[in-house]
Amino acid sequence: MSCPSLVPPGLRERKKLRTRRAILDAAYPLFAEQGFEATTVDQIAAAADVSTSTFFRYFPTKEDLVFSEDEAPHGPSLTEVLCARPAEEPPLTALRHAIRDSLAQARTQPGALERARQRMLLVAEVPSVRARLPEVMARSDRALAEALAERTGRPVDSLETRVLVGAVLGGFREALQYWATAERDTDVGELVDRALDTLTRQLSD
Amino acid sequence: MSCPSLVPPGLRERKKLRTRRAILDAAYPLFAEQGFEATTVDQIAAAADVSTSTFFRYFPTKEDLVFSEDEAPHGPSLTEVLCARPAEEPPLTALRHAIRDSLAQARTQPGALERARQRMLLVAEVPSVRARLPEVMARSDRALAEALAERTGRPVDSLETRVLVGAVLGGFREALQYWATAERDTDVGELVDRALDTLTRQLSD
DNA sequence: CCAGTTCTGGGAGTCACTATCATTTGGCAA
DNA sequence: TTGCCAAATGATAGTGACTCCCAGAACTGG
Repeated sequence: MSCPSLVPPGLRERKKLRTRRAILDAAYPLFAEQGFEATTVDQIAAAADVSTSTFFRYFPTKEDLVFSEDEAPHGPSLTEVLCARPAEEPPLTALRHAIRDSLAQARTQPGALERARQRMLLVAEVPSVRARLPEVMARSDRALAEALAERTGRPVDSLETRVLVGAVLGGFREALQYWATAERDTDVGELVDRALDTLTRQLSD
Repeated sequence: MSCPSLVPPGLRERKKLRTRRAILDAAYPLFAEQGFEATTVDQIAAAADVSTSTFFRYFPTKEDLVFSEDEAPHGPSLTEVLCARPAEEPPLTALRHAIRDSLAQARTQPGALERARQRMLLVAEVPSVRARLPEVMARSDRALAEALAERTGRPVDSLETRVLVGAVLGGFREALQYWATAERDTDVGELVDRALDTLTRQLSD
């Protein structure tokens, strides 16, 4: 493992970042004008002044444009926050606090939430993008599984842990899509709270 | 709405069923030999003695080969069984009994469970098939949402109902994939029971 | 047997994505 | 500065899923 953040980025790295950003900046206006599906990769590449080959070197699929993290990471990831919670805290409570913290962090970055909402809107509306969601979530999947397994004391790949993770992520995904299609000024935090309440209360018969 | 089951099927209908079956029967051996991804639609069509155009008239995507219902439906659908449960029964209990009933029904058809397991194995192993799962589940999604909404007394498209359905289906999906990759003689019924137990107990902090 | 609908095969075309290779460009040391 | 290596780029050709369209064949009801 190298530590890229400690090495001052050379011209090469800066250029790569610029290209990446150019592609993203070229893509979104096109999506807004003609829709995601009607926009071809060739169009995006042309608008970003790169070749089609280069596009695919930066984004493995067209759908991944939607899931690219903003290059300025919003501080610690959700997983890190989750690990930092006290170990005695029951899983869902820990998750609730971790989400609350991450959300507060995200609010400090102007426009970050609105961008996230736009992305979730694409997820909710474009089938091919929605189809890619499971693969993308597979990463946070693993992380969440490990954090939960530690708290419940069960092995990571046990049926129980996997069901738990699947259920939490499934419910969560619905909540986010609900948010994306709701009124513009709907509060995410409140939605997440209601979603977690539903999981804890409604499910226990 | 027409009632196809009451009209005696003409030659045309029978032929369509035969073509559909021919395509499926041609596809699965090829999948077994060379894998799903390495098998092209052209190969399947050729092996089934139909043109490529005809293939796509029967199956909208190659992935849908995996999700085609067996043409002899195993009696009433899960949704119907669920509706038949007493209305006072709490949602997850009703679901548990409904699944138990459907499962017992499926066991009467020899090989049905093993075929289902094979399909879930493809879901678990082939990314493009897994990607199609959300779209396919969207149908049972609606049905489950309505059945649950009725019991909880909440609107079908409320956040709470959607989160509930997302969580149940998410947990369920994990359980099925676990089953597909588990030892061959693992009992599905027991896995489902454990999954439902996990949902009811573990989630309520 | 005869119309009218429905199903089929074939061909042409689009688009996402892959593989390959020659050219260029940044990084670095002599 | 010069020269060399590694990495990034662009162009080209190809594959495979999927769509559109059209002409002909097959089933249907009368």
